[in-house]
Amino acid sequence: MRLPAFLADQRRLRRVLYPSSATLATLTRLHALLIVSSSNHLLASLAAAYARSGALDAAESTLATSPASPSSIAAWNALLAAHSRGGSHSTALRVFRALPPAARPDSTTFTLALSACARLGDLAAAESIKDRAFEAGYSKDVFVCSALLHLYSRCGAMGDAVRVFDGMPRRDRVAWSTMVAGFVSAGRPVEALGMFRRMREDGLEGDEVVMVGVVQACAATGDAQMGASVHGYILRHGMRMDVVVTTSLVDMYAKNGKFDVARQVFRMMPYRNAVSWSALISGFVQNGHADEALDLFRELSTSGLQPDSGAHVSALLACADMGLLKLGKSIHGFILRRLELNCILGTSILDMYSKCGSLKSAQKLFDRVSSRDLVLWNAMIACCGTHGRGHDALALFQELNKTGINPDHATFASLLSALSHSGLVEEGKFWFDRMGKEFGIEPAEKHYVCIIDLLARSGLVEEANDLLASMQTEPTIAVWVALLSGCLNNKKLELGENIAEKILEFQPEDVGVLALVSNLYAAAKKWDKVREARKLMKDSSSKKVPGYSLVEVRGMRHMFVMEDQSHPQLQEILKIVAKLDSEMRKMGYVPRTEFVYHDLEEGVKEQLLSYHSERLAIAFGLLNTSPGTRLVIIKNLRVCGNCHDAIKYISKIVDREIVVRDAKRFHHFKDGACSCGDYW
DNA sequence: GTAGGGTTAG
Repeated sequence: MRLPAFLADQRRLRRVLYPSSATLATLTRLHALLIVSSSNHLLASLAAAYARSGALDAAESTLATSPASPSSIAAWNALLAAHSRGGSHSTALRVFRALPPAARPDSTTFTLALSACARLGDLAAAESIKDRAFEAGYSKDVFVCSALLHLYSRCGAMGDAVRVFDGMPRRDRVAWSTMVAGFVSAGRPVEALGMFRRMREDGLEGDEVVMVGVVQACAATGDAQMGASVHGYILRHGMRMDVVVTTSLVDMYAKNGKFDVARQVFRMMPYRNAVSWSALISGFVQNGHADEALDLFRELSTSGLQPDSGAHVSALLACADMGLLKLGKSIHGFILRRLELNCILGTSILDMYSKCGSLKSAQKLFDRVSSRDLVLWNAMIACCGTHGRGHDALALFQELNKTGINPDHATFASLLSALSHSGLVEEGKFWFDRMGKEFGIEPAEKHYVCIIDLLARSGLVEEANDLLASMQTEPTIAVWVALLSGCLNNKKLELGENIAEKILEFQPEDVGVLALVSNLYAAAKKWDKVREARKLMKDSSSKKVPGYSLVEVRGMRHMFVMEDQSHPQLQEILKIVAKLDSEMRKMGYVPRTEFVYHDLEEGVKEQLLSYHSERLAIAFGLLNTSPGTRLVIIKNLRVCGNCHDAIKYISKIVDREIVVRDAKRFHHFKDGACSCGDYW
């Protein structure tokens, strides 16, 4: 059949098929005519027009039902591009795989397909596409190579990215910026900065996109000065200060602790969105300013902008930090009403419950999330571990293995730490052995710390020592400390003395570490060494972080510092402390004054112990909550052995559950016993 | 017609 006259008029037709002028109805009418006329070339153009106007199914079926023509690959490309614009990367890949053999993919096709793989993080799928692209002669194509760079960067294969990059005959700004961003996300910010330098030596200056990566690199190195000079570079080059560039600057300044500058840049933004707020909020949380972070979060909530998931994550982190269970709960409720519960939010909520001492709520949340990713599993395993549930952690780990998700280094760190806290030696040895052999994860420093701690504490000091000697990398102080405390507990004093020497070579300033060394020398009756260690403790204690305890009462946070006299209820608190003290003594409590590292009279030492911040916080909690209420105390340092004893007695006297989170883990005290079984 | 950018969880 002959084409209708207007269809033969190519100029007119092109106007119709051009995206802005064609309505879907026009395209559909045309479609009918073209089918009858069986003009494959025009059908392809029509399909492209369909794709551009969002009618992707129509585009695909048009292409699939008409024979391939020289122009059909452009139409297929338009369809692929439309899918990736819409974020449907797996559909894009499906379309790519379903290409009819006659439609020969070109540079654009491969670029789009590889880009889809990159977004999906699907290295395996990309590999065969790359082979086909290279066979078709596109191995030096700037676009194909850039897509490959992006792919490898996103999948953490920077070695491959570098190989492709080095093989490129010509590198444009996109290629450089992909490398900069790649090194940043691989956690190699110094190399990212090196890339930027090389780029400039190559004669190219940065644009807005490149600079975002460079600013991120400055944020990651913590080099505030470099960050400021990069900021200057951006201003000097007259770049557009769009919301992304400015947000990255806010983030960089906040991460580097330059809160005033971060605030200033933030306040001067002509337009900010939820991400800009989140950047500032998370900067505060990460630097230990949870209070300010929550203030900002409240300000965001009343600013008219809807806080997004990122802002909620930071707010939850702040709650977790300070043990604000009530606020955390209400944020959880808000998320359920207003946002979709994704894995990141779920993990943040779980972690908040865990850190606020509410193991049950954490478990409940974990059970409610239907599609769990590895991070969520890891968080739950870690939660069991810190709450002293080694067996539960192991059971979860085994359940995880049945899902087909592969555990990673963090999974094993949490698992081994859980097993170590619960003293599960056989299980610990078993899984430490398997992690490399069966799961291909080479044990790192943190894994060694757990397993050596576990072995040494369980009396297998020689075995722990052998394992330490077999380490591929130079052991850090943490490994030695784990071994030393095992030596002390199991009276392996000769070995312990050698290790104590080793530890002193690190010139530790941590009072806990020095106390351990001193106690070991005392056990070995090396009194001059004891004096030496005590002197180091005295010198370093001036630099020591002061210990404090937090307790939440009716949604309000209260902070106690040792010997703090400023609290309005101080007299009542001290009365309770004294009353408990005398009752405890009747039950057999003996203050362990060896935990006071000052030369004082015994009586003074005893009194000092009873004024430890956790004791004050507990007394305050008892004073202001009704019987039966659970008390959750958050301590920034580790609970001392004496307080641990004392709280066991207190939990029996007052018939309350008392939960203490210290710098390492949780202790659930009830009926005169602790969940850690005094094994910590 | 195609490639690169900000916050956030263990």
